[in-house]
Amino acid sequence: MIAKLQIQLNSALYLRDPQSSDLGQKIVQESIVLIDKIGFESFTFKKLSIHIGSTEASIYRYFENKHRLLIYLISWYWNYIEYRISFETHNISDPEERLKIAVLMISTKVEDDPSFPGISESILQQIVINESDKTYLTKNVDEINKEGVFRGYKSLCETIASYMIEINPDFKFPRSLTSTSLEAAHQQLFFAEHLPRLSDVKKEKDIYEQNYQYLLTIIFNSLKK
Amino acid sequence: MIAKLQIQLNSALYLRDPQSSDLGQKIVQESIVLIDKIGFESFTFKKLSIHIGSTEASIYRYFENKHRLLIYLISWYWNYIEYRISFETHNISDPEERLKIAVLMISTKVEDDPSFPGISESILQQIVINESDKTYLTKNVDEINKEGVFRGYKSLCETIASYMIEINPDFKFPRSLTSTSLEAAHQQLFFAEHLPRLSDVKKEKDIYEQNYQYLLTIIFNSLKK
DNA sequence: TCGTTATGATAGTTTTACTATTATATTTGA
DNA sequence: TCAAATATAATAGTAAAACTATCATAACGA
Repeated sequence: MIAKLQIQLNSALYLRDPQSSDLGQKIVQESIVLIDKIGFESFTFKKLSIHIGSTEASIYRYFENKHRLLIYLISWYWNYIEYRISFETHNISDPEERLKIAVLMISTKVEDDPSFPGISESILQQIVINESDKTYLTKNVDEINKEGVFRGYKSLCETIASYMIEINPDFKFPRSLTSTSLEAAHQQLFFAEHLPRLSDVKKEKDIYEQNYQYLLTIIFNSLKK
Repeated sequence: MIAKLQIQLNSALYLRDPQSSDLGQKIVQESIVLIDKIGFESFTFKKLSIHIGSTEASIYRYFENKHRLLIYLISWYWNYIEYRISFETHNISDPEERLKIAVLMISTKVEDDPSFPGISESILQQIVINESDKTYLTKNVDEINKEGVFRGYKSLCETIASYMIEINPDFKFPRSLTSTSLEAAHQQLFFAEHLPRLSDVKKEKDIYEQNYQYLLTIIFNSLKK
């Protein structure tokens, strides 16, 4: 039997918990599909409401605005990735091994996970690639940061950085290298697809394997004593 | 006497060349100020037209929309940085030295340059930090890329990657490491300011020097044979 | 000076990003 | 089981954003 799990998110992310009702779950599920399809800029609550057969006003009862919904989705994703890393690194004592697993989790393809029915992790990964930076690249970043909406991302960063510190306690930039790696992981996939001259990850071969090897290279070389 | 220079940009970036008229120059100069002040999302041609005492319709004669104007500004910046790198590395034969200079140019504070009057390079750097990713993180990236609007960024990437190849011809990821470094250079400054737990660059000390040291560390360690 | 071109003034359209109100359906708990 | 609370749907409305169109006038160049 597959365990029924739930990713618990900061309540500042929503007005009404979307996991608590049918409509809420539908909003989350279908917003993933629609944002991936038309892009975040063209995405509106009006379009989503038509898509799910509801109304704009109903969606506004769950999320303050579409930016908050995006933060919710991205936050869900990073929480999910952290859960997977903690699961896969369980009982592994060697920090290098743990770091390799984490790098694998952040750089390669994410498949839909039956433990979380309704939410498509694979489409969510595409949204992270294309839209995640828009969560924090906004004028009111300090204001919303105070509400704790970026806790998931920070926590993941902290976890991976802690492996680096275990490997080399003298390394001066564990958090920076982690955030750079997290960002590079989706950036390189984006560049490989759309701006290939900015990357050595080539579309012809297995882009995820190349992405993984690239990140391993820069991370483990940087950590060498 | 200070030379009068001009950054020549791809004509796909504008409808009418803003460098060719007073109004055009005003649009560019003041859009830098206004975008920095209120952020790209809140920035509109209406607001800019009031700010410069002109009309919305007049601005639309220079730029198709505000996204194109942003690409124009960011493009101008990268062309400027590449010009500076080529200037500063002139006559330096050691590729490691050249790479260090390039890293310095992309990671530290940019000061206003009297060779380009009217344009504030220092404010432009802030816009690059806060808004530059929005130039390509858009659904129509492939379409606009075909018009060559990202040529400046690609060219800079190519230049820096070529130094890496000179230093270590066996290194597998020179373009990826360059684009990662270019992105990290402004990302770390953003994180230091707004999301400090994602970075080891600390606001108390000289953030630009720390940023420079961080990039030197990951780049030169990655390039070691 | 005549014709071209740039700018300004004004008006109008569609869409977005909301807010408000009322009606109806559903749930819950006394 | 029935009343009360709550959720959702239906509808309407507003201000601003993102344009497009037209016409008058100013400036400029040959």
